[in-house]
Amino acid sequence: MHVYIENIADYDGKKVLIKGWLHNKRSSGKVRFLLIRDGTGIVQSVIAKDEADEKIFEIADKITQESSLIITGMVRKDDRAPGGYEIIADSIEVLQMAIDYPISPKEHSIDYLLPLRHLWLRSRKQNAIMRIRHHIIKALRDFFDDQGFICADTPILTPAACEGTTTLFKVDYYDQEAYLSQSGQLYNEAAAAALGKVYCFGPTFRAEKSKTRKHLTEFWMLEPEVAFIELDGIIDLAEDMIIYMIEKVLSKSKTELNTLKRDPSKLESIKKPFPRISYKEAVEIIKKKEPDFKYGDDFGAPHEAVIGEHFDQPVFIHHFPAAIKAFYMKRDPNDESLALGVDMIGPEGYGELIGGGQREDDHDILLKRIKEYKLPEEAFQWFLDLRKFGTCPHGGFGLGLERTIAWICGIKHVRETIPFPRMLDKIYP
RNA sequence: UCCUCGGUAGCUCAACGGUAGAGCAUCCGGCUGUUAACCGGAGGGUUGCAGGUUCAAAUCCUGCCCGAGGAGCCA
Repeated sequence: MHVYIENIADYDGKKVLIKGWLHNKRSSGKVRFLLIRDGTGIVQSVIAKDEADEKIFEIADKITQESSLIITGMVRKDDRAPGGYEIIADSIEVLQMAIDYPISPKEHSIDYLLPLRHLWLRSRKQNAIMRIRHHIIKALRDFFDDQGFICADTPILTPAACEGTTTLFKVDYYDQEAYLSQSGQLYNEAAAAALGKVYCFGPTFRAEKSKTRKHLTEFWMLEPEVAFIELDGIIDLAEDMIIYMIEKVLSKSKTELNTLKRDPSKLESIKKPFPRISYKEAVEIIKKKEPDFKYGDDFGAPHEAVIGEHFDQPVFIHHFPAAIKAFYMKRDPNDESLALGVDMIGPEGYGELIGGGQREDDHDILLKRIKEYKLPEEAFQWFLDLRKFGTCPHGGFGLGLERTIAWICGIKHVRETIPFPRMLDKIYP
């Protein structure tokens, strides 16, 4: 009976069939230990010369790392086995013998591993990260679905810049210029006015010349958008979402966090309510460590780190100077120079994980902003329509998936949080 | 685009002006409970590229190429 390794404990004393690959091999005299992985886990198989068929012992002796195989045998509980269970093999079929697998069970440089990403994914650590990625995605979707949000995905091919500021990837759309989406937000606003509460969750593209551990040129963003909501409600939503997601990861991914040597107490200590400070308060905290920082400057990575360390919790920063925020942000009715935007800075130096806020809902003011920011008015006609036909206070945010995964997993670089990272000048494999 | 660091065996690194070395991987041999197993042996090199200094360059100098980390921008 074909059994997945993650369920092996249910078959103690029974005969099973495992399909997988050879992860590693050890031997001692007349005993061979095969470590077999099938994607769900790793189990040790034991072949002793006296007990096993001569042919099987020969195969166990010759089989190489990452060869594909089918093995049958009795499951036995044994404390000496990694994972607590092992298989006494009585047959081994090698589907294909792998020759010179390039990733040995030793340390390798990132230089070497990145071009081998298609094979690197097989490693224990990468496997754990991908499993956690899956559970994070599922938790985020469940959170919104359970509250009646509708997933209304937005286009990836778009006619113009959403924000007009960041660099876009240009593509040839028949004979027109088109761009890969850098945010679904504008379309989300239309969808929210149709469906009330929506989100989109898909890849997004930024052709920035960014070369840091926090940047990918193709990354996944979850963007909820809600009609009839104001800034405080948006922050509440983001806060509840993060708490829900962390609880799910802690309950579903203990093994994987352990594989990654991620201390779960770092996540268990994340508790509601997260600090909520204004940009002005944030500036005062930053100035204590970086006296050169001036009110009106946008935060750089070191400034985000100062805020993150100061609180040791995710922090919401709101009421930014409007000058450093996007054209569609609603201004504070009490102070025209401030925008009702909010960013969430992650702890442990993971930087900005969430950016969002309340949108401008007045037609004439939005039109004025489009002109001020020198954006092509025609392209935004449909966006202005949303303010002409039943406008309402609304808003939402975008969550950077890979940065969130990096934080949860406690790994430094976002390139390991997506199966096939796309980075500056890097598009292979 | 800028700043910093790096490029030596298949991989990870050492040698820092005087015969280019180790661990792992591979191959051969040994060991009946291994835990990145261990022990013995073997093969494996245009020291990123091009110039220069020197009796002698992996090592010093110049230029170039490639990579990593960071900055700006952002999620």
